[in-house]
Amino acid sequence: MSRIIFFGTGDFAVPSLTALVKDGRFDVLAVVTQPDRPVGRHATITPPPVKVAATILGITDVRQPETLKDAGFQSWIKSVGRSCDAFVVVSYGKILPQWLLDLPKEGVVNVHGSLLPRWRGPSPIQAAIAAGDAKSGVTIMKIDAEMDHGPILSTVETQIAPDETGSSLHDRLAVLGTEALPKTLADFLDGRVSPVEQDHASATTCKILTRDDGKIDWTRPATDIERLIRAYNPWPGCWTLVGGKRLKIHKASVIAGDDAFKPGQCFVFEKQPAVACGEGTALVLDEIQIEGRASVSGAAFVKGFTGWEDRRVA
RNA sequence: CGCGGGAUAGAGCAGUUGGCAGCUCGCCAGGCCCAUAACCUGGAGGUCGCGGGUUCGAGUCCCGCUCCCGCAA
Repeated sequence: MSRIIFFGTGDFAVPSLTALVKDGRFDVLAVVTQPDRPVGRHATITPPPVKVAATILGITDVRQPETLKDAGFQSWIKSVGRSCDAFVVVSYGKILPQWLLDLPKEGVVNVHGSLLPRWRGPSPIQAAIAAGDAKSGVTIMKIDAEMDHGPILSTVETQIAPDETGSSLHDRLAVLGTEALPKTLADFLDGRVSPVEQDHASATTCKILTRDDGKIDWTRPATDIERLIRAYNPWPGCWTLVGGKRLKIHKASVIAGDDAFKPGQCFVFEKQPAVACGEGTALVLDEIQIEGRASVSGAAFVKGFTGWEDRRVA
């Protein structure tokens, strides 16, 4: 059996870890994941999903170094790492330094949620939907010194559906990675697959997202805004300001607009709230949530929110 | 105990200095129309989140509790 150590933290990594453990060809010696963090409104200390999964899978050696520079962690990984065939990194959340990449015999393998070299960086799934890409997928690659830059071992493609959200694509890609990872890793370690250099000239990158990135610019065309709403659902979410309050927009539909309305102008379309966007387009708000209240349908929102018409959002 | 908003009819909301529980939509019955996600008439539907307290009287004021949510992390 090939000896590996798994580095991972988020939900995206859980199916991959599960697949490797259950495959039978790999001995997952240990799991390295982020420390338990405060989560939610009451800042409850919560273990990362990978730690929970590792426990369920019966992996007893789970390491959660605050920093990879931690002396105890370093001495452990340096002694065990050299006896490993490979490390596998999925949604770990830290950049691995070169000395660590050099430890295992065959290097470090990564699962990335895009068709590299398109969308290098920390938000590839959102980026693909927001850009209106026809397809996305998972790339399994060897990690090198630069971000998502290493040679490719295998790729799995999938079409992006017209109603695809960041959430749905995230979940689908996590499973796609699951199906490809054990075979690709085994083939690589057995020498049946060789890494292929990326086409660096056609690379695109995406950035780390914050809540502010979800603030809607109503001067953009409705098509772009609608994609952004799907891409950023559920994280970081799209929102706007109405009457000084934050209005989250979970789901919207593009309609033909009215040139008489300036971008940001609110109106009612077939009993649903709508907002004028750029280039004479408009957006019907299907599922929205005002600050402090639960999420409701647009039609329901308009019934209780007096004066939606004649307002402007910003 | 990080900051803040909320719980009122099936849905979404309003409710002023405490004084008969309201609005829009939906629902039921009837009417009108070539027609309607249109219009008209009538009707049903609430233990105002839960538990205490103040008061002649509490949706409203005070105390405690439960649940939902925005920000922050």
